[in-house]
Amino acid sequence: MSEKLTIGKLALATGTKVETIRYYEQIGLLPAPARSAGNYRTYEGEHLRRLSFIRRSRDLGFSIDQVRELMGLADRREQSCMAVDVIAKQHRNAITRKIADLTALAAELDTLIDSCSRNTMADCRILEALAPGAFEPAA
Amino acid sequence: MSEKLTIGKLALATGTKVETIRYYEQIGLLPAPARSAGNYRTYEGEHLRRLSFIRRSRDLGFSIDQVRELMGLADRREQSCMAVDVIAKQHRNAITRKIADLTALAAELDTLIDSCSRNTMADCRILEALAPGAFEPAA
DNA sequence: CTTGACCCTCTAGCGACTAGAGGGTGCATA
DNA sequence: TATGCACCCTCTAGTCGCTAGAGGGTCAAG
Repeated sequence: MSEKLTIGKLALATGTKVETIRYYEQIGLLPAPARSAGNYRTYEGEHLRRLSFIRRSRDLGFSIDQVRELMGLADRREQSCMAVDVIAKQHRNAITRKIADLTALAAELDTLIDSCSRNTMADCRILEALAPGAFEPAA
Repeated sequence: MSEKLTIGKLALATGTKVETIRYYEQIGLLPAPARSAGNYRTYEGEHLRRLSFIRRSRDLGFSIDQVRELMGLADRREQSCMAVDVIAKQHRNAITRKIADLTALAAELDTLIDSCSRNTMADCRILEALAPGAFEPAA
């Protein structure tokens, strides 16, 4: 088992960019690791586990603040995980809303696009639809 | 017909914030209007039309750059509006992709949430699922 | 003449990175 | 041993589309 990792190895192992790892350290999401003689960051297995958790949570769309909360909760081993459930459900609801918004948008755009007769700008239905009250060109 | 508008009136008429209008001017999206004796911006009907166009496009999710392109195209009255169609369809496709991504995400989250037995953190399925390889707490 | 709503410019902040300048380190190879 | 190259370091600024605030000036009503 390789326990010590450079930032590049950690990046490779977790599919994160080096700059992003440094950024997570800067905002206090990932604890600062020990440094080598040449001032290189030296990561341990624990960092790998934490960063993997962060990556997976971010991939699932949780915000940085939510990830922070989730990690804080995870460290309280004996407490109820209801709070975790709450965060996950809030996030799920936010996504449901976003899908609804985008679906409505898509429908509006479809109406717009269907109306295009592919003639000149002057009688373009798309541009007309975008102008709520007869758009006049400059000059 | 009221032809002259202060920035506040224009904001009210278009449902845009005053700061946003100034921002649009700054980035060259909305042309800078004439100034009054007291250095107030003085908008005309043309500004109202352009800003309405911008608002509507933005509400439909077009990026600032896309709006810029659309407005540029709209001013070429005699040319084909095929280019407009292309932009609209690109945008429509981007939204389709976003909806697909979010739907996949929602499904993953649902699996996660269903697995929660609402016990302690130590055996929380959500946290387990987030840790791709047994998450160990700090300390 | 004062109050208060409006307007002005300029700057910094949001979230979550990303990119670049300008340098130092570490290791393999000629 | 020199050199080349990949990797690492810090610091700063940029991305997108606004939003918010400081610190002022203008204008119309009472």
